[in-house]
Amino acid sequence: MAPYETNSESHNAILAGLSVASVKRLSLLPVELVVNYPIYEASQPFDAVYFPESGLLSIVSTLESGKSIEVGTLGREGVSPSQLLLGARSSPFRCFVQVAGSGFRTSIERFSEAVGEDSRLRENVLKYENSFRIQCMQGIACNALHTVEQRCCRWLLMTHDRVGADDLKLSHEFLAMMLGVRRASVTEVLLPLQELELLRSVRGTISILKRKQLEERVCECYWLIKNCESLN
Amino acid sequence: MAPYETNSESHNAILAGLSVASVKRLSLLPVELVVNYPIYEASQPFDAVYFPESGLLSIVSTLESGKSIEVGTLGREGVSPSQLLLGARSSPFRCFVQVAGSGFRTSIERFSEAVGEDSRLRENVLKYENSFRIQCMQGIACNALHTVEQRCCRWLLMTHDRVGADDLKLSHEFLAMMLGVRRASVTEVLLPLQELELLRSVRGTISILKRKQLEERVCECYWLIKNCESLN
DNA sequence: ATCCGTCTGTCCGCTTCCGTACATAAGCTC
DNA sequence: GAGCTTATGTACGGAAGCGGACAGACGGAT
Repeated sequence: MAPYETNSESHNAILAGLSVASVKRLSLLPVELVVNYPIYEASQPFDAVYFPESGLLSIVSTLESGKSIEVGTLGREGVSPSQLLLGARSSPFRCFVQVAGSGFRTSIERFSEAVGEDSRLRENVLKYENSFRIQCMQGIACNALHTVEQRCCRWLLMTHDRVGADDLKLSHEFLAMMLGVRRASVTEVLLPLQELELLRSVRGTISILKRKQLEERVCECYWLIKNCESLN
Repeated sequence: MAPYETNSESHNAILAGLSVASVKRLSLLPVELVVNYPIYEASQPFDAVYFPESGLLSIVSTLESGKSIEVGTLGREGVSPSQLLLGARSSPFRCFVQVAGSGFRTSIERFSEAVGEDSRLRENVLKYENSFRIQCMQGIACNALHTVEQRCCRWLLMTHDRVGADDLKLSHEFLAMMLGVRRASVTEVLLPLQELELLRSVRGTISILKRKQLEERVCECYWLIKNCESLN
């Protein structure tokens, strides 16, 4: 495929507002984001920059016990690793593709250069950093104070927002890892929701059926994060 | 007091490496940071920028239930509100002085100007943003997976590091709010530690007695965050 | 010295969630 | 379609922490 040269069609929020020249400078290459593809590994130097247009990336922390838990997530609203702009060259966490999609890639060098020269791009990334920061901070509160059901709804709704499709390819096992709970807890939480036909969950696929009613069960954290995203 | 003009004596990590001219440009005024003094209120425009040299600031999220929980903390390693550099002009959270100390203050305008002109200052703030970001992300994992005892030890050790004094003026009630748990849970966690003489807790003051042994009880999150701070 | 507000220790029943285990079911391979 | 692997449903005892309450203790104010 030819490098991406115009911005007219980009669904990535950071690229969306840029001039054609700005986008050109980034030498973007289209990439398929296939499930489990690693964006960066914990403590390894970053080696490329990704702008998702669809799909979802997860950032996870792995503890000594071997348990992993999601500590951040991003889709077409962001870029990864955005902390390049903060001077970071690696992260203690791992980032990988969680829901398949596509997007663009460029090198660390191109990105760093472009960010230095293009104030619009820099501002977009910084603003995105700010929403990410808020998302993390509210996540701290959420994990301490809300039930598994609430957090599970939040996760599903946030993912639904970003993926744009009603069918999410994920197992209970996987969702449990994201939330930092038992696999059985996820099953137990999803069953009643399935009874009520708010969603359907069959062998690796969770389908969102009645979003409105899921929204009634989600904790306020979902709305706070959503509002802060739209402000920026 | 006269405005602060040299950097030789600053204990604030962001100011520490700056040239005299850079510091001058910030027009810093010395401030006492008295307990409960608000740095910014939730959803209100920021009105000044603070560089702590001692003491501790807390950022808290208040939920609909009325419960509050700490979602971030900073001391002399940082500046608040650092997210100015990310384009934010307010925050959904509240920030206030939790442990008394002192530092410097400047206006939003001076800070923004200085950050635009002085790349060293900007880099310092961005690097600080990155450690703060890591602190938040690991906090998500910690709150989901670790016990109240572990989190309590982490909080005490982090505070001890920043405050530099063994006596911390805080009630169980207050610490409970920070951790997002019941007051009684804090009492229950501190009692055995007091039995072992790792600390002493009397009426509004917690004294760290045997740091080393508290370190044995803290979760890995403490070390991860600490390492990432020193890398930057 | 007394009063009063705050802080701490303690308790009880309850909920949530954990660790673990096992059984069934659904899809994949041969 | 037999056999395997993976996903889901279910169960049980137990731990952690909650909500709420109460009593004693401390210290500042009068």
